[in-house]
Amino acid sequence: MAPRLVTDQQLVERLTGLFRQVGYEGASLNAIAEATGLQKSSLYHRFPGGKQQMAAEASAAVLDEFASSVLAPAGRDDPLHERVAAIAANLDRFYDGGARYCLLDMLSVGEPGVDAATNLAAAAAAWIDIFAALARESGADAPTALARAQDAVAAIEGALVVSRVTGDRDAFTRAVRLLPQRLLGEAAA
Amino acid sequence: MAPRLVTDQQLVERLTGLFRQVGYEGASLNAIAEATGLQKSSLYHRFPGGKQQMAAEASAAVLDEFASSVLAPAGRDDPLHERVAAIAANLDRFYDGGARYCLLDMLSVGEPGVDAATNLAAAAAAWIDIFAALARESGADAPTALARAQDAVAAIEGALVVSRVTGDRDAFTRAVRLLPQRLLGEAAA
DNA sequence: GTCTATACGACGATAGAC
DNA sequence: GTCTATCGTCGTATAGAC
Repeated sequence: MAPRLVTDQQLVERLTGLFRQVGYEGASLNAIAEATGLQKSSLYHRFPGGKQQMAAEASAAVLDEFASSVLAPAGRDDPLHERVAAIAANLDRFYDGGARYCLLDMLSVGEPGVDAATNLAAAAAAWIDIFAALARESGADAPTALARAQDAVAAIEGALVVSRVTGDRDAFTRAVRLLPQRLLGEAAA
Repeated sequence: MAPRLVTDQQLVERLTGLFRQVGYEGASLNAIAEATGLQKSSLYHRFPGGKQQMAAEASAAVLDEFASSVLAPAGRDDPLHERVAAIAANLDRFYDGGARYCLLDMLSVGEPGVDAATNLAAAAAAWIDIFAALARESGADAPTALARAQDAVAAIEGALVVSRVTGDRDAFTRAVRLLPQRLLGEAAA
């Protein structure tokens, strides 16, 4: 076997970057080949399932990366408000202050296949679950915590849409800044 | 000239419906022909600018329809809280309880052309402006009103994304219900 | 104004050499 | 494992008859 010119990790990273920018249908195989540095046939060797498998693995990788590089502080030993503040800072970095789009949104239009759709739904559910657990720690009951978590995620996602359409990133910056009180209630103000 | 089989209004309505469902790239000309009841070449007779013109006119029409069928109560003589409640009810109907997607989101991925992008940006700005005016009526100063308006729009848009990805429409229902206090502050609770 | 028929490029995907 | 070359299909867009 010839050596791999691009590692699996690099490959999936570049895929997620492209899908996030232009969505599923916007990422043609020619564009994917250029972004990854591999020819189309090499891509089919690495992903026999074709473009849908690429989307599925990209979405799975983002699920992992989001959990480890954004949500990880949720499980630490620090005080509650510090953990939420750390997550807010991570969100700002992950979405580059609102300049980057969210794969949940970009990859859920078109026909990315059931595997990718399942991964996206799982990623959203995991995100909401972790937020809900934080809300419960602040004293909220289960239904209230779930509602706060969904609303907090929606505030981020909606701010990204508004930023994309209007070009004004203030909404995103504010969404990140308001995360603590959205999640923990007035106690965090 | 032969009689028009489909009026301009019907044509644009069917276009907006399709674009909202499947986005710009997902709406192939074959799909558009089927949705509108016209053949592809007839569509090019009505829209010489091709698919991008279809997207531009569809976005312009939605801007109008949204203003007249959702935001119209903002300018009425009723008490502030009644107008906001009417808008909330209109939003729930316009988005069919979260089952319909938003053209701002669906049409802003892909290459719909500058005209459509301009219309979408204008629609978002108009929506935010009207919300901001309502917030000011409640006593908020200008920057606070703008922030509340952006956040309220983002809450709706984000809830629609969350609903689309997870299949759970509770987030949207709550976003509509919470609109008054998001816009008017605690006074509306 | 609408239609059938078609041009032509880009698409996702595959074959086979190295 | 990666490459060049190619397949068949579908994409947007046009031509020309009625």
